[in-house]
Order: sequence, then C-alpha cells, then structure tokens
Amino acid sequence: MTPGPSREAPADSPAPTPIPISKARNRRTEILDAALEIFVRHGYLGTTMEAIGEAVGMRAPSLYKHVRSKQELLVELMSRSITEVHAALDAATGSTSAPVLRLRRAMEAHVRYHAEHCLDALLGANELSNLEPGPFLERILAERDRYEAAFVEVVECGVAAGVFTVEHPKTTARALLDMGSGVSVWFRRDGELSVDALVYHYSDLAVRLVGADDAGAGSTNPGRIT
Amino acid sequence: MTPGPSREAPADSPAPTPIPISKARNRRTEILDAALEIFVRHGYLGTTMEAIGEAVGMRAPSLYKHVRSKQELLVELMSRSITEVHAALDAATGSTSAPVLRLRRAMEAHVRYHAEHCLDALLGANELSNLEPGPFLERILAERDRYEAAFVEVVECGVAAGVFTVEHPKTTARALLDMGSGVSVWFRRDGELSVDALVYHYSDLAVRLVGADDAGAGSTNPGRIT
DNA sequence: TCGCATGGCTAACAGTCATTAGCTTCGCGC
DNA sequence: GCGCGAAGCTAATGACTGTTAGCCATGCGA
Repeated sequence: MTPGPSREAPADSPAPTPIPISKARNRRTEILDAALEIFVRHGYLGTTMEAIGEAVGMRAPSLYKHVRSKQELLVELMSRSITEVHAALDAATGSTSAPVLRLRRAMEAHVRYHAEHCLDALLGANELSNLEPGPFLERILAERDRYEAAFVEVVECGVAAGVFTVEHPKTTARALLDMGSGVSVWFRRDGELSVDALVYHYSDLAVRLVGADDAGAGSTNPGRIT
Repeated sequence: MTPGPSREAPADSPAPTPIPISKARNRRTEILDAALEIFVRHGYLGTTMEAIGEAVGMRAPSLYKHVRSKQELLVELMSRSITEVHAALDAATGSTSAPVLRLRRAMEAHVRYHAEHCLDALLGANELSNLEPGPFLERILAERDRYEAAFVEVVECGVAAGVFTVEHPKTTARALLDMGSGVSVWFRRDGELSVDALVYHYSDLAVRLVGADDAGAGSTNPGRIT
C-alpha cells in the first residue's frame, strides 16, 4: 500500500508485479506497437482484439479503455507511417539540386525507411484496402500519389538536365520505388548487409538504373559487413 | 408452376436462358476466376463466399456443389500461379548461357508474367499468410525459394564470368525481383506502355542494374506506344 | 477516511460467415 | 412416362469477434 515503491518492486522481490516499470502512461503506445506487429503478421482482418490484448497483457475489452476501435488503431498507424516516409523524402530531396545527388538522397531515404521501419512500410503497402472509406483514406491516397510524384520529378529533372538516360521516366521511377519498397519484405537486421551498406548499395543501383555513370559521387561507401 | 417452359423461353426465342452457352462444364473454372479477382481486391479474409457466388450468379451454399471449401479455392489458385511463373522462368533461362542474354530472358519472363497475370501474382504475394499450415504451404514456400535462387544464380554466373559488375549479387537479384514484381501492382493494359514495351524496358533496366554495358544486345525494341 | 478516476475483468450482444442439411427443379437416358 | 443425378435454393448451425455494459480493485487527492 505504500504508494511509490509498491508499484515497481521495492528492493527484495523484484519480479512479481504485473507492470514492472511505470510505463502506464505509454500504455496506448504499447498497444499501437503490438497492433502494428500483429497487423503485419496476420493482416488487419486476421487480427483479433484478443490477440492484441494478449500481446500487452490484457483482455480484449480492456483495450477499449485506451483505444476507440480496431479501425482507429489502423488509422493511427497508417497516419504515422505515411507522415514519416514523407518527411524523410522531403528532407532528402530538398537539400540539393544536382540530379545525381538528388536521386541518391531520395533513394537513400526511401530504402532507409523501408529497412528501418519495415513494419510500418508493410502495413502501408498491404492494409490500404482495410481503411474504411472516408476523408482519411482520401488523404492517404493523395499523400501516396504525392510521394510517387516526387520520385518521378527527380527522374524527370535528371533527364531534362541531360544527366540521366531514361526512355520512360515514370516507369523508371516506379521501378526505383518498387525495388526500394521490396526491401521491407525481406530485409533482416542480422543479415549480410547493414542498413547503411544496403542504403549505399541501392543508391548505386539507382544511379545505374537511370543511366548516369558517375556511380561513386555523393556518397561514401560505408563498407561491407559480410 | 409449369415446370419446363415457364423457366426459360421454349424454342422460338433462343437467348433469355440464364446459362447461354454450354459452359456448365466450366462452372468450376468460372468460380475460380471470380474468386481470384475478389481475393485480390478484398483479400482472402475480406472475401465472403456470398460475394464469390454473386459474381457467378448463385448463392453461397451452391458453390459447395463445385468446390470443397474456400481454402481449396485459395490453394488451387496459388498452386496454378506458382507453377506458371516457374515454368515461364525455367523456359526463359534454360535457353541460353550467355550471361546478359540469360538475364534479359529471365527479367522478360518475370516482368511479362507480372504484367499479364497480375491477379495471380498479387494473390501469390499477398495471401501466403492465409494458407493453412501443412505440406502444401511448405511446397509453395520451397518453390518460391527456388524461384529466387534461380535469379540469384543468373546474377552470380554473370559476375563469375566477369560480365556483370555487382557488389552484392543476392541483394541485386532481390532488387531485380522486387522491381519486376511491383509491376503487377500498378500496370494497366491501357496505360502508356504495352506489355512488350514494358518487358523490353525492364530487361534494359536489368542489364544496367548489373553493370553490363551492352544494353542493346539480345532483344529487339518493340517500340513505344506513347 | 472517503470518494473518485483509472484500468482491469467477465458476461452478454449483435452481427457475420463458412459450412451443412434437406428440399426442389431440370434434363437426360431408358 | 420415369427415375436419377446435377445443380440450384432456403434455412439452420456453430463458431468467431468487435464492442458494450456493468462490476471490482487500486491508489491518489482531499
């Protein structure tokens, strides 16, 4: 009953408290994190509230003390996701105007996001169809279009500047986007390549893909981990 | 109440019969086709038997006269899908041994499949997690691995022959695969590029990606449609 | 010490859905 | 004409699940 110490194991018996640290304030975040992982593994429709509850140590109905609905979880996760990718890309492409460098920066941001936030990325890619129709869905679709357009623009600028040799800029941009997004499906932190090495490799590939030949400019090779 | 004639216009008016041609034997195929489309659009779990039934003009329980279960539909569709991609790739890479040409052929087959059978491809990519565990799932996973390995092998052979300049063959093969698979997500038959033009373009991109410089060899440009 | 907000639980509801049971009709071979 | 299988339908079942209602413990502020 002693207020403070009773919560987080006084001194002699450290374990048996169900909530070890005072992360009660972050309960909602904890739920969101759990939901993200389970949504990705089983899909939105394949995920039960009971499963999310189990992951955070409570029963399904208790989740509603922290969250309005299952759909709200999806909306919040997707919102967070799309905002983050976007910010990363804008920060990357805004910094320079030299075509090759801009392409490298864009690809780096794209791949880095898909490697470091692969769960968010996978959710964004797979669960769009489970967002209830409405203004939020429209917003997400618009932001997605804007993201793609930004990549197309990078390629087209390079072509216009005579630096890239590309027959179909839109399709080539799509190829770049797709090959970067694929990373989130198979990348493992404990794999052959570190995130940095991967990012560097992909920005090389991007430069090759658009037919610009100074493959080394603009980035420093972080080295192989293999 | 009159049994025969009341239902389907006797003999003088040939059309109004609900089942126009004798495709009754193909009812199962018809159901499979409908299921494929709806599975892709709404996801396996988001698809009801009622929806599939509606697409072929019957109520959900009637489907069970032609099909054992919903899961069987998925299994059969995925089986068909994986077999087809595989055959296409084997046919493509088996024909030659020159690295660049082999790469071109592999990429062509890969992209062509993902453009021409985009529904099958999307199903294979998205609904793996809805296959019930068992020997069939194992088979699919194994075939998938084999498919990826075939691509890796093409890249590695080119590197070994000194024709490709690639730092990380596995990762590069992944990039090639991912960028080709992405096609099935956005490709539209009525878009800017025809399938042939797309396939040619992607095989060019592939050659560039691996750092082989004879981008024109081995394929004839089918021309732009734009 | 008391009350109340917080956050948990169980029970119950309402809806959905795959699947089964059982009935009817149609068309074909005899 | 007749029987039968094919193929459809409606009704029912049984399981699951998102969500709500309502109850209880805890701990903090007054």
